[in-house]
Amino acid sequence: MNPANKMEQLSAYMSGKGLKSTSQRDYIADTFFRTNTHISLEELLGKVRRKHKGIGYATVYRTMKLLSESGLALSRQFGDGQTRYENLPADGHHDHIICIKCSKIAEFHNPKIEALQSEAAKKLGYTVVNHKMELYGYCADCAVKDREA
Amino acid sequence: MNPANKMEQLSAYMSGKGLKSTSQRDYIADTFFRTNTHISLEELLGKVRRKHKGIGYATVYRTMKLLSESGLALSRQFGDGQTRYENLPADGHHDHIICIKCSKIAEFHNPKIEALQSEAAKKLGYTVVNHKMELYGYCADCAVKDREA
DNA sequence: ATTGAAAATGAATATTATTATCATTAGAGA
DNA sequence: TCTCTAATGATAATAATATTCATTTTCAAT
Ligand SMILES: [Mn+2]
Ligand SMILES: [Mn+2]
Ligand SMILES: [Zn+2]
Ligand SMILES: [Zn+2]
Repeated sequence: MNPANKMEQLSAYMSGKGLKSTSQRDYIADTFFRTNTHISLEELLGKVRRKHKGIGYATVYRTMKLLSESGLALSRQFGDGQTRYENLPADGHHDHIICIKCSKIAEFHNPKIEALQSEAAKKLGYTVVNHKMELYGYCADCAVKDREA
Repeated sequence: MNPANKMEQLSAYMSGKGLKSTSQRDYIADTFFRTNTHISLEELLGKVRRKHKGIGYATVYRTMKLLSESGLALSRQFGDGQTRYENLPADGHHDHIICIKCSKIAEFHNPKIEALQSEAAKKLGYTVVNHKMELYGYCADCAVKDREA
């Protein structure tokens, strides 16, 4: 789904809720839809202010919360104390592996793991609705540097 | 390992670092060692103040940080904004499944999943050092209530 | 095009968990 | 017992996020 489609989706979601479209909201959403990183609120605010310097902190917070609720953005917590957002992946959900030295993030998806998760949950009487799985370790670059040091 | 053993371990760790034993610290640690839940700082402070009402917030924070560093406590973040601590499980590490209705927590360990995690990471050039895996869903009780409603 | 109710904005303030500061107290080796 | 150093607890500081509120903007109805 391209940014324009997403703007339409958002528009539909908003009119369904009686929300109004504004230039700030549109610009923040569009800017976000064009990112392909795990962006923090602060980074997004910076990006957005390059063009619209009047935009406030609160509006970025509010807009990303809205995108999150509407299912057009995913919020992620990687343990550095800041919430990050990413666009919905085209190929379904994925999990993350994060380098504990340089913070580089790689993504993966493993249906076998998820089947085993459901199975483990079932044994305990639970039904899984969603999950959070993050691996922490060294990326290839940082592992090399470690060996050299 | 029982509470008394843990107190010894802690004592050893502290003397190794030139730290002093105090009645507050000892009581907080001992109280924690006797819990078998995922306890928040606030809950622990409450417990501890039942006997020693003078104990300050900061001392509980500092003590739990110390236990965490010494490897005698595990800190957990389950997404409710509060850090929780649990005792080291006797049978190695485990992951969690949390009911999104009543917050009940179950624990599980699945070596097969962890092997697959390492494998997935390896494909991306990463080496896994640790991981965080939480499943969210409905416990048996809450699933039943849902069906009845 | 005008109007008016409802929603959005941005600045400022509040909240919440956690950490740091600092004057005072207490532990423990000499 | 002295004395040095760490620990304590009250309080203030931080940092991310949420809320408040006066003002502005949107948009459906006129
Ligand atoms: Mn991602
Ligand atoms: Mn546990
Ligand atoms: Zn790296
Ligand atoms: Zn439940």
